Amino acid sequence: MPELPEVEVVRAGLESAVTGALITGVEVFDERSLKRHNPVAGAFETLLTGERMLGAVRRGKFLWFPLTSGRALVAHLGMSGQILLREPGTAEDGLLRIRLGIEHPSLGEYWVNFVDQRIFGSMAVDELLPTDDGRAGGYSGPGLETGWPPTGPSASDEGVAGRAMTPGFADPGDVAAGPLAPTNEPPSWLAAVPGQVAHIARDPLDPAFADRVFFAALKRKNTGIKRALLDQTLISGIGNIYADESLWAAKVHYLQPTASLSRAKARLLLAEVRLVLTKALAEGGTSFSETYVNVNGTSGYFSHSLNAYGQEGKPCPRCGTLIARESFMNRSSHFCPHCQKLRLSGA
DNA sequence: AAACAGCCCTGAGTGC
DNA sequence: TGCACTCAGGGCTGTT
Repeated sequence: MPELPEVEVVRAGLESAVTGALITGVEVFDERSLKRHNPVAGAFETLLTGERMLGAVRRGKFLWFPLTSGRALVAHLGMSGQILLREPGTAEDGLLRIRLGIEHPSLGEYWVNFVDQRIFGSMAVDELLPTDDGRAGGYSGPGLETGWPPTGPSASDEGVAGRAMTPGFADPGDVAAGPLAPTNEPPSWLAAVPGQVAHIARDPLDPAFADRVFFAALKRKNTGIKRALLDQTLISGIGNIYADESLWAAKVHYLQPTASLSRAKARLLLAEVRLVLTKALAEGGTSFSETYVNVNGTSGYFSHSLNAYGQEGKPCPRCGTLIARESFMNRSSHFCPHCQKLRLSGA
């Protein structure tokens, strides 16, 4: 299923094509894909048609596309969602739930197809609310956030005019007059987040992620560490796969009580989370082309080098002990019984 | 208040 | 061959 790295691949693949693009038509083929859309403010189709998209933003596994209206098109891929950029007229299979017709000033007309087999994903139009800390609501591309990626160069002094451009695409600031006109001020939608995403914590690759707040939450909580890693209100972007991989890397048992983790162990775990996500991001980042986004979470993550997830019965790459699998939270936990021992007195 | 079980959803895979 | 069953799990809702 798409977790942070896979969703970021989708975001990056869509960024250039949707930024500055006009939404010319909306077709909803399955109303169940609108389960997170509140119709009180207006119908999904009405709130989108005629709007221009100003960027592509991601926090954790949530995506959104700020609109000229001050609202945003919000997308969550759930288990099986895909957002595909297609030439108009392209045949899609029966799993197509929503289609947007868009017109980009320099790239021309496209279809944005929301395909979702299990309908755990959704699209919605939602209000954009200012962030509590005044910082960017999520990641929206190089140059629009300080210190992203964490090891990369800072572009904060260059402002929006100095943002890096994706090769092959025009500067969106040139094609969309008004809101995207070159300026030294960040766009108004930058320090904002959709209402339905506001309760989601920042992800660990977000430079505004507060390590100390996360560690404090671990000390305060009365639960297991994997449950905490999957709790999107504590830390976002982590799903079952990368939770198992991070815990394996940090040699922590998935049921280890969060409060029992030493600060050093918690720091190590968070570092491993970032490493696992960054590695996966680097691998997934090459799987899309400039004009054609074809994201397949399943084939994507299976190509990653997994040490624990899905490795039941195979030898642990570190010690050779056979990887175990246990049922947990309606899903599976994969771990090395030797490397990841449950420690009831300190960790 | 916090923790957690249950629910949604469907194609692929398995066993009989 | 066909049918019933199991599995995959993110995020929301309801219960304790």
